[in-house]
Amino acid sequence: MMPTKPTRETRTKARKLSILSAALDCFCEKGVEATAVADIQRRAQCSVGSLYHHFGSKEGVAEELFIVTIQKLNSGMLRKLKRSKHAEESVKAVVFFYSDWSTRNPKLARYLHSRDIDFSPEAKTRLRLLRREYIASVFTGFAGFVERGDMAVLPADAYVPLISGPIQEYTRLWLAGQAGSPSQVKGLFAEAAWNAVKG
Amino acid sequence: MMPTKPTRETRTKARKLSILSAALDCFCEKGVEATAVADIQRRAQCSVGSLYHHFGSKEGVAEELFIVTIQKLNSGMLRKLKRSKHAEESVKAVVFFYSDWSTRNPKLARYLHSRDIDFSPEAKTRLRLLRREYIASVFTGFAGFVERGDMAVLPADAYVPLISGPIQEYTRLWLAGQAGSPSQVKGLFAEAAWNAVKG
Amino acid sequence: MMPTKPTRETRTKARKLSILSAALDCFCEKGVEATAVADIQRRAQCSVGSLYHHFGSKEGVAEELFIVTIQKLNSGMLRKLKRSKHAEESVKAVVFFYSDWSTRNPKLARYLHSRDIDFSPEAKTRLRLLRREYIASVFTGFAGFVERGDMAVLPADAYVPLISGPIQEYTRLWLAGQAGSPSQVKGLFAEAAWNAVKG
Amino acid sequence: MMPTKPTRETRTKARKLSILSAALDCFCEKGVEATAVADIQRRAQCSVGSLYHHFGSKEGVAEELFIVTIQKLNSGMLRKLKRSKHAEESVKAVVFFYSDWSTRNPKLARYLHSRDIDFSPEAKTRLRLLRREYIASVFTGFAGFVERGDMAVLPADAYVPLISGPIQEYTRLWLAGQAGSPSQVKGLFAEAAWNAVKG
DNA sequence: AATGAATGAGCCTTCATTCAT
DNA sequence: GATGAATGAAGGCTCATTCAT
Repeated sequence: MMPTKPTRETRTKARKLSILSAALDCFCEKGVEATAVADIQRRAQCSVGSLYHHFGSKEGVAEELFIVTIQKLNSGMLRKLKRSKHAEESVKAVVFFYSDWSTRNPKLARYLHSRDIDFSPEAKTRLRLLRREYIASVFTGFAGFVERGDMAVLPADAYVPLISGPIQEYTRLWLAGQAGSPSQVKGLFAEAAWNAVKG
Repeated sequence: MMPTKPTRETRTKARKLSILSAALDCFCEKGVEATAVADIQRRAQCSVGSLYHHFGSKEGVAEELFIVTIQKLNSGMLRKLKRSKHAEESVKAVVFFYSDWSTRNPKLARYLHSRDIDFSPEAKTRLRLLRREYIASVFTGFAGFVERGDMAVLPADAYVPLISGPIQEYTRLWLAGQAGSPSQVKGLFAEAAWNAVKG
Repeated sequence: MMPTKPTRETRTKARKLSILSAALDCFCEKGVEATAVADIQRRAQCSVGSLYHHFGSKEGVAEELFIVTIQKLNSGMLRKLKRSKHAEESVKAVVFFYSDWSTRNPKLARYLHSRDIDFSPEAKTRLRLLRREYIASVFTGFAGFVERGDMAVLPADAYVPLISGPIQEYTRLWLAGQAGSPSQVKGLFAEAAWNAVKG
Repeated sequence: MMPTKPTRETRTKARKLSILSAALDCFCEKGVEATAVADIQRRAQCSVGSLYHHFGSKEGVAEELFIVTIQKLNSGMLRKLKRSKHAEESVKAVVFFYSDWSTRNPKLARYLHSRDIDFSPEAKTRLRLLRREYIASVFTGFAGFVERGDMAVLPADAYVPLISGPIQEYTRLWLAGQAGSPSQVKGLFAEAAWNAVKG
């Protein structure tokens, strides 16, 4: 294949991506609130106007970045779960995948742990939908395990904290420099997760 | 006892408390970063100057509030642990106390979950000390259990996430309006915590 | 006549008219200064580039709209005056026509009352010329009346305010929603105008 | 009287007045919309913060200036009307006072003729109230004249345009440099006003 | 003729903090 | 101890206009 002149659409896409990437760096370094539009813009080597043309506002950038990231994490998780046949395999897969994805994408992981993003109502709705879809997809599989007695019958809201809570909390400590790599405890934590929800 | 004229010291104390209380409300409603000094000051019905006279800065207010709160939570937890004789009782007490304290003090719980406070180096040191003292106090007891074989030998960093991770994550969801009261699952989560670390 | 494919010229004309119409709506709703090019462009369903291709600038749109409107108002007024034989008939015709035109074209009337258009030197010259031509045309007729003693001898600048002042002021109030329709008082005001300048 | 040290209140008042005065100059020179906060602030030799401390926003300055000015104009007019005994004297007093006030305060007059101020709902309400009070006060006197048959019975909305319309329109032309001083025609216009509304 | 991405000067406003009274 | 006027750096955002496609 010979290199072809990029189309306008391609360039536009690239520009948006470069802004998102610059924003991620800034957000990780100083936090979303503390990041100025000028910081992102300088890093992405684009003009303020360009940033506003594509994202409408600073929060617009933060929101798109968040949503795109969540989508990637979720779809990766679901792909992995689809390949898991049994309850134990599935539950442990959640812990393993979360640990692996976080260590492979530390910046994105850090960003997902942010608590200071002021999402617009639209973004909130969007996120709630994504979460709902995701939970539904996961539970489709788990429901079968529960019925068959492979997993315990628990309040619906309890599964996620029981399975993911420890590894998430540990990851948070790791990102804050207060604990070792999640990969060192993922086996242990996967075992604990399975013990917490098995039938 | 007849009502006596409040001393100057008493009035000063009351004023400080009213500022801390106003600050807590603001921080919960809009976040620490997004809260302006003027917001607190208006709510506490005091002047800007008065606020600065007592706390030195906005972060000063946030820090004192955080530290006082952590101290209350920790000392309550330690009091409870002191009354627990066995490993299982102790581990479960952690989960129970965290759940109970959070449901009794939702605003303070929400504040402790904030991730956007820009602590001064002094405050950071202060907090690190508090945390160290607290961990030390807790581990003093746990170390005995581990030695006796009542609790498993695990990486030091793993105990807290395994024991508190699920209930913390669940509390976070509850504070965000996305799950029922922690009191409904605390028994279940205490059991899981014990399973995760028992010998 | 069967519908024919519109010529390029026709399409261009239509596009320009649709932009002018969209601009008029915007200017009336938010004022000229407060209207952004993007507002007009969105309303006219054309691209920014297209707007600039046809009008050169935002002020270009405002100016063309203003000039076209003034021309229509003036030529209508002159047509009516040409049909008036006597002084009284003429003076009253001014009041009647202004009232009728304004009630028939409220948006255009409102636009002519704007005071915040930053005309280019060229446009100013253009407008001064138009006004001069118009005044000259009107005065050609009035001068005869004055000479014959049908109208009073007054400072040149006094005629227009005396004749049109009240109906203009009333129209302004009506456009601001603070008075009834001009048609209800035009007879009265025409009479007053005539009394103010008759010989 | 010996010069005393100005109180804080006095200084605050003076600062507010100096800002209003600077704003008036700017608004007259470039229009309200085109005036930047920095323009006012530089001219008043105060900081941005100070301006916002006292007026809340740029529109806040424009509104207070407008309201204060209207109040002065109205109260002056009412004082003058109170001293007029007869209908003719009163009607002519309106024209004379408007002409005199405008020539004595050309900047304020120009400002009142602005059409591009974006008043807040509160300011609009305030202005409507002022206008209502003023109209009521004026009409209290006029109603007696109408009853006695000294003035004609006309639609309520018609009196002001008939009496003030010409002198206002003329003043506008004068302020725009397109006519001589109002004082040259005020006698003539007062006469016309009286003819337009006399019994 | 049409499109819309890109530009960057400039605007309004916020806010933590100081300090004279 | 209390008050609130004053400060000015910094931030988010708008917008007219250009130009390559």
